[in-house]
Amino acid sequence: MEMDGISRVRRFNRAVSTEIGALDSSFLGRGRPLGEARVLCRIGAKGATVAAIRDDLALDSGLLSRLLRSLEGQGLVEVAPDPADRRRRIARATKRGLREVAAYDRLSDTRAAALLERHSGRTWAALLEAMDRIACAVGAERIVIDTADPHDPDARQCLEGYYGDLARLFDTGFDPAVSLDPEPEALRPPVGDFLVARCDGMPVGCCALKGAGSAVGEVKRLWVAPAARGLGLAERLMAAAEARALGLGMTTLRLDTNRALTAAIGLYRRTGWREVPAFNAEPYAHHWFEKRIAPGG
Amino acid sequence: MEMDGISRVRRFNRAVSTEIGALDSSFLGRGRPLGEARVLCRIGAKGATVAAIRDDLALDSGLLSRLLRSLEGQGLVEVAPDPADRRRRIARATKRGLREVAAYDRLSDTRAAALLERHSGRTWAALLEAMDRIACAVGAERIVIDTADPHDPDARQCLEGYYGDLARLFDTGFDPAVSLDPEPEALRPPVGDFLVARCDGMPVGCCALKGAGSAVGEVKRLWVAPAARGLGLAERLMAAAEARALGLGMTTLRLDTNRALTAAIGLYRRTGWREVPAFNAEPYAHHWFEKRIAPGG
DNA sequence: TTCATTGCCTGACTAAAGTCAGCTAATGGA
DNA sequence: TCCATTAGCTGACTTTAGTCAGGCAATGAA
Repeated sequence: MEMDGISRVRRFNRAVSTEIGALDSSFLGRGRPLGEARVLCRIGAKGATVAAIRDDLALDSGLLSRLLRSLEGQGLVEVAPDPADRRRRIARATKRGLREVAAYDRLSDTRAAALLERHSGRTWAALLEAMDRIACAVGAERIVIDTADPHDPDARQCLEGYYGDLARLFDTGFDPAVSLDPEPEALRPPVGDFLVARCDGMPVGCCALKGAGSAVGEVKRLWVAPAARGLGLAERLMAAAEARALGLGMTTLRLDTNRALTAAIGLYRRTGWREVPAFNAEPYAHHWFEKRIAPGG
Repeated sequence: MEMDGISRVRRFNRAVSTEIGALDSSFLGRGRPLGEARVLCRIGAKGATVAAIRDDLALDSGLLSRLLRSLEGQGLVEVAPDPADRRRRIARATKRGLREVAAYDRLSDTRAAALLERHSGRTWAALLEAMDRIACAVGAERIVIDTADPHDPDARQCLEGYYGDLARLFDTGFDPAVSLDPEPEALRPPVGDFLVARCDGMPVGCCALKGAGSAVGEVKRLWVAPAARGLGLAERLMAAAEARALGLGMTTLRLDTNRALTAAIGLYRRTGWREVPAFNAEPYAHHWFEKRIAPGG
């Protein structure tokens, strides 16, 4: 059997649907029908409006209503009108409800751990990487870019990935101590910013904007996680950084880069950046770029 | 959110279950309840005993019975006693049934293609690779090793992977024309054999046994697909090759290998192979090994 | 103030899925 | 030959899921 893309997808489907079924079966096993369990977990600790639950779980209005009544009857959920619009109603888990949600959570964790345990040492990392890649590909349209503090754990995780990549790619290796490392203050509002891209909560890329309170800013630390490459995320991060730079009052952006980062260099050239003479003494840089971003510039 | 293994698995689960749901929804959309469609597809072109269907789909005996009656009523399936044991009954698809199965198949193909289409060029290969890895990890216990002809398409696919790996790994590159390439006849019974490992139908590894009709055989072309590495498949292939060698009347096995293949060399040393002086003039070889396999040897 | 709209609920269904006890026929060993 | 076992079937259920037509109260624009 020659395996083309389609049969490989279908084989994947077949293989995973059993696994997924097992993971989802954590929604059973507490003596509650699937529908109720799903609604309860969707409400979770934060609560949710009835409409939000209906949309997320694709439930009929009447059916959801009944499921909520049943959960109320079990003392797991309380539904109250939204003070902002008293037609709308907000469902919240009670103390007991929260305990149930936590129990479901533990069940899911156990199943996930069991899946991992079946795969000893060596395979783990590769397996998780493959899972990340698929989750990113499937959830590509859900990737969101947000401002974050450069010391935020997600930002740190991205930076670790970034430094790791540089150390691997640069023919000289990479030592952050040797590089021109910007002060964290330069990467925070009001002078600069730090953007993190997340896919379903997992950090998958970053881009820093270094400012000095002037009209010239600098783009630093553009990075995309291996699992999220090929989805056009670098472009999106750069576009977000430019938009943010405008918001911070910058009119010109600069950046420096190493010759090993060919994909990034290609991106810069493609998106309106102009190569310029060195504007700093960054020891790892071989190319310097500039882009005027002010509207009508 | 720091992502540990468990949350990554759960995130993967969440991401894929939607996708899988969409792929599985091909079981709907032909105006037949899910249960019937699943049973019909399980019967497929080959037919199946009632017990096998029951086990595979985890259906209650009574429920399955009713589903079969309904499918019979629609003229899609015929159930007849198994001549070998007339208590047991075998369900087979009728002509119309086969057409229906084919239609479901096309639906699945379409969904799979749609999934791939959403991911343009660059991502495809990486995505499929990730899918293969997960399917292999999940289906590891279903990997089977069979005899195949060295010209069989699956065998060829493995050999392409093998040559590709060698070309990448050897510091000299690799040209099959320069290497001592055994005649296909030497890799076929009654003197030799060619083993292919498959996971749910996908070729994931191979191992050749070159014979000359004497008591000394040679192990060649041990290869495991990247997606199936870390699952202990190389060990299994070597063990299968040894067993097959005994069956072909060999008492001693030899092999040569390149110094770049450190994992393979480690495996040989671990499993009772003894390094010996060069026994051939293979230009790509740096190490030669030998193992006595005759029982009590 | 009127009135269409929105958001959710209830009642009255149907369909699908799942459960369980008891039945019959075939099998194979004592 | 007897009889325990196996394989599957049937009838008589219950539960879960899903649908749809109203209904009522809150809302907000005319």
